[in-house]
Amino acid sequence: MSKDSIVSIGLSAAIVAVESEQPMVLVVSHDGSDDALPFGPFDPAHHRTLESGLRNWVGEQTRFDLGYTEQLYTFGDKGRHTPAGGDKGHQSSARVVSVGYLALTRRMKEAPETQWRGWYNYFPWEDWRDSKPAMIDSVILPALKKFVKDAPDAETAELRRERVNVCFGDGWDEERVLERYELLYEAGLVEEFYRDSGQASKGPALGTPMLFDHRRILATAIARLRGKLKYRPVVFELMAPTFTLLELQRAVEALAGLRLHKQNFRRLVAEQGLVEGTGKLSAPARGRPAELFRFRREVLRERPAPGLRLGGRRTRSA
Amino acid sequence: MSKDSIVSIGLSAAIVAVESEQPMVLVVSHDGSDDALPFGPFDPAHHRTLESGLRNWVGEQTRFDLGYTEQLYTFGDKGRHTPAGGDKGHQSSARVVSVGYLALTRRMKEAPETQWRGWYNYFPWEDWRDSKPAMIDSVILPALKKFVKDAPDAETAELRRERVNVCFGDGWDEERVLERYELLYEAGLVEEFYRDSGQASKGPALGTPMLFDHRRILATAIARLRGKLKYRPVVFELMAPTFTLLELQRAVEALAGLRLHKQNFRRLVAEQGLVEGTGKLSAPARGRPAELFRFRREVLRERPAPGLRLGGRRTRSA
DNA sequence: CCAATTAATACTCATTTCGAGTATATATAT
DNA sequence: ATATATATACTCGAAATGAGTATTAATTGG
Repeated sequence: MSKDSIVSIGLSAAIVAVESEQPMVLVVSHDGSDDALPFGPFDPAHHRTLESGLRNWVGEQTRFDLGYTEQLYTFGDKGRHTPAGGDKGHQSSARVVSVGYLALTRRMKEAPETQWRGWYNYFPWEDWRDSKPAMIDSVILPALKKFVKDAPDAETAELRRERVNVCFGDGWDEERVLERYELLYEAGLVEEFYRDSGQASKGPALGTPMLFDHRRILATAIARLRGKLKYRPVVFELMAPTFTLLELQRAVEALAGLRLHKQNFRRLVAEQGLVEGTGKLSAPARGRPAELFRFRREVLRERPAPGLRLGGRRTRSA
Repeated sequence: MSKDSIVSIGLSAAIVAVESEQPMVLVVSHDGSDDALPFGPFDPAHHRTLESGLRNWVGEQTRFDLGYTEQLYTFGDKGRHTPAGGDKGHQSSARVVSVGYLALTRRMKEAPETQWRGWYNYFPWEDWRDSKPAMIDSVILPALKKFVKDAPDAETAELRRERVNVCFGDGWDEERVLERYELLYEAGLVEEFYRDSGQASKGPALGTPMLFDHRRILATAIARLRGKLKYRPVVFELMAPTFTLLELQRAVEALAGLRLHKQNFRRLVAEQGLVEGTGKLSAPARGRPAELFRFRREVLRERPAPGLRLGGRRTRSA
């Protein structure tokens, strides 16, 4: 019963912040290799929990102290962590199981070797704030149509058709980030697919690729965050201590990749009692200054599920 | 950078079925030891993904083929898998990280050494179908009040007070199963707390204990399933191919631990197009036979988030 | 002081969804 | 027929949603 299975555990973190209306993620990028999420091994001898291990080496490596963190998913796929091409820095014999985390912060300091990049660099099809990204109709859907057609049998074709419809059909569900990425991966529309399978790349490679399965972990992080937004006041982890309501709205929009209806957004925030005014005003370059608000921590006790159920998607810009 | 961290991965599965209005979970119980979820090691040499490893040995051990499965969480806490008392069957040197899964099935066959038990045996405070469980007012709340009072400092006390309120205060949120279990654990109201910390048990030990951290995994499973119910048609994984609408309602009620309003439940099911009638009728012992329905798989394509957002909690029984 | 700029508010309004209820009709076993 | 169950029909008010239109307010730059 206890045939022992030795693997090593890797911890990866999608550390997220929002700056000037862009959701940013902290990546490690040395020399010419792909961007990576900060990652490192879990050392069971020194840490009582996975999360404390994470906090510890993230602190060391990126000089960050994480605020809110959340475990995302544990990936153990052979071939997606250790690509066919061979890897450096890991024993090729030991299998790596990677546990992904989401962390939110408002600190933007950069450590050596790391930099902040907008997450839509990796997922350009996920930003619908200005309009539906043109690449969906011009590139993605035609390629996916071909993917459906190339299915080995009718049953697979039907399955693929459904997935294409759910992921990119009408009725955009901003939470299905991972499903969409996985579909694009399987359809050979992202570079990682060719890298992992050792095939020659053909056709368009969408978005900026990442090391190992890090883009998948980031997709999981975005999906989780977009979902959580609606029933937990997590945005505030990303805001300065005080902020204007419009800044708050812009942050939510940035994360969700959608435009919201201003009046309704405020009605919601007000009704939920998520914020309280500080009599102070913002100091804009031009125009009327807005009042500065702060997060009301008390709501956590008062309401069962305080969040910003978005929904009010506007067709045109704000 | 690659100081190697050797651990072994354990896979545990909460395999759930519903039988005669009780949610059941498959447990392994030999001799006098605590009930355990089926669990086993992940063998990286033989399996490409964690999930295929899980399906494989669950198949071997329990002769079950899992249908729907979902990863829950990865626990790596020292001390909660390998209790102070020492354990058998695992090298005490290797740290075990356990990945929990939820699996749904309608098959009720039992393999040797395993048996189906109602999950409310482990969480008696979670079943509100008949009425608010008396133990909450008579045992839990008084004990938690003491837990708040015994806090080392005022700040901790305030934190605890909030948690007690969120978990057991008015406004029952059926999804907070894990939060409640963790609170009871920390407050020393479940046996596992004493076992893990090596202290002498004192006070009431609520519910049936389980091996290792299996009750925590089961709590996670219940929470996840209760949540998922609302936006994905997962109940049908637990139903026979055909069923009456009342049977469906009873299954949802069993899982959610709540009573629902019959007319509204039907309105919902009908509106969502989740089921379709087969002209056939059920054969009850007495009384009017009900029509048999089947799940309309097509909704998965049609609607973005088909589920049974419950809510219609009735105060008294059906 | 005036125009331009930007934000904040005030209200409206129709549509859905929710939660809870009352009242009936229907099928079967005995 | 009666008891036992189930299935439907409707109603009704309260709340939440989604999308507007129209006004008001505070600054900066002339």
